[in-house]
This record gives sequence, structure tokens and C-alpha cells, in this order.
Amino acid sequence: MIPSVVRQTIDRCRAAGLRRTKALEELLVTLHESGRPMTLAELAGSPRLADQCDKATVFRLLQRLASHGIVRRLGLHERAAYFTLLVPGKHSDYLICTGCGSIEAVQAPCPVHQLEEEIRANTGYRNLYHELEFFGLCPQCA
Amino acid sequence: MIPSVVRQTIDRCRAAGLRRTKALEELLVTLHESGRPMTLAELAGSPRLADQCDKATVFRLLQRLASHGIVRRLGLHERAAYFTLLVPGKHSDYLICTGCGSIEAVQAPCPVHQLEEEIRANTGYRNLYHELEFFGLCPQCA
DNA sequence: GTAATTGCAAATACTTTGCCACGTA
DNA sequence: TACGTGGCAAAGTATTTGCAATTAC
Repeated sequence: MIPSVVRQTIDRCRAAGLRRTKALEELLVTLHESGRPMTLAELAGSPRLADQCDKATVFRLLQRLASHGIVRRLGLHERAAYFTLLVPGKHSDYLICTGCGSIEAVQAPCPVHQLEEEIRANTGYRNLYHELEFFGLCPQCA
Repeated sequence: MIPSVVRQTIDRCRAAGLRRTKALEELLVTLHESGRPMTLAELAGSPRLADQCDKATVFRLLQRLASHGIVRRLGLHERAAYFTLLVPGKHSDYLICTGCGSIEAVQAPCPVHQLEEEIRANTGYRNLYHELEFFGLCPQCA
């Protein structure tokens, strides 16, 4: 049974001209289920995808999805890039432990939208979005 | 003539037990002069450092400086890591063009401190800091 | 049938380390 | 003198691409 968020995301993929492949479905379900940004290696190695397809396929899929605004590539701090599902109307900031590397979404509302509007108005940048991350040592690591 | 910010930074390095080498000075001056985050490759290839020392040296220097809180390693979005000078009492957010990759510091005051305090209080994370980046297509690229 | 997608393997890019020589304190 | 630093070269990790085979539409 495919969750409705994923079903809607698949619709967006189809609308963008992408083909509905098994790999696409499993990738979207995996990202959705994890609820947090994941690396290429994590995704390609996850149960749903490990036997399903090659890492290069996951890489190219992520690339395509990112170019259509369906996933977003995040910087974070590791050497590897992280990818997260973009759901219209939702935004997340992250709290990352500098010790163990754990990543969790910040629950509080994001305080940056006002400034983002100002930047949009003052600089003429288009397609503006932001990334906000908090780094620190979590209680377990401290 | 070494700028006073750099001189103070060198003092902090000495206090942290680092030796005052030519490479250290040139690295700090370069970072200070550029006024924006730079990659290892940019630093190692810059006029002040190119003939001065090996890329591995710059790498280890940055590593040491980061571990003492004198520079900070930033995620941003490129494959390469970026490094920026940390000056006590100063904080920068960045505006990055997704087309040409240009990076500039945002002038407006950072709207995140309040939320950072809440997170500090509510989660028990230690040594908290944040990174805020805006991404968009600059007027030239659009 | 046709163009998008995939697998496998090879090529890149950037980072990180080993080891011994060197320079600062 | 002693230990932090530096150079050079090699290894490591993550990403990216070429090309022929496959699959969705």
C-alpha cells in the first residue's frame, strides 16, 4: 500500500515526464518512510533498493528528481550529499549532532521567511529558497 | 602590513598552541581578504599560498584551525567544502547563486538567534551554532 | 517502435593519510 | 633538542559518466 504523499509525488513525477519505474516508487517510498534526509549510499543500500537497482541508477534518479524540484539536495556537513523529499507547503530545518551525525527535523516554525522575502525583493534573485541547520553536540554525545 | 583582525586571529592561534608559520599567516590573510568562504582548492591555488606550500599542508592547517574554532567548515552545495574565518562576535548568512555558484554574505541581521536559544534550552544540545543559506538564481544568470 | 531508463565498469573529483625531512619554540 | 609542521606521493571515499541492453509508454 503506497502512502498518499508518495502517490501524489509519483503523480508529480509523471506530470514532469518521468517514467513510473519500480526504482522510482521504491526510492520515493524509502525517502518518505525515513522522514529525514538520506545520502546516496544510504538510499542505494536500503532494503527496498539494495536488490532493486544499481547505485548509479539511484544517483541518476535523484539527479532527475532534483532537477524537477521533487527532491532537494542538501549540503549539511558530511562529505556525502543528502537528499530529502520536497512536499509542497512543507519546510524543514534540521538539528544535527556534530558528534554522532544524527539528523532531526526542527519542530518550531521557521523564522526566516520574512528575511527571504526581503532578499527576494532587494536582490532580484529568482527561485529563492533557504536551508537552515543547527549544529551542536547532542545530550548523548556530550 | 597585517590587518588587525588577522593579527588577533594569529594571537588566538598561538594561544591554542599552534606555531606561527608563514603558511598560517598567508592562509589567514587570504581568508580575511577574500571576505567569503573559500574551498581548499581555491586557497591552495591562491597567489599568497600557491608557491608557499602544498595543498596537503593547507588541508591540515584548515583542519587544525577548524578544531580550534578559528575557521569553520561550511556545507554549502558544492562538492568541495568551504572554509570561512570565524571572528568573535560576527556571524554571516550567505546568498548563493544556483547558476554561477557565486557566494555573498547577507547584510541583514540574522533572524535565527531566538530560535537557537529555544533549541539550546529545549534539547540540551551543547556548543550550538547554525548555518543559514539562501539559494536562488542571481539576476545575471536569470 | 522509440525514447527514457538501467547496469556495469571505468573515470573524476575531492579529501585524507604515511612517512620522513624540516623549522619553530 | 623536541615536537609541531611541511612536502610528496599514494590511498580512500563519494560522485559522475560511457555505452550497450532493457523497459515504459
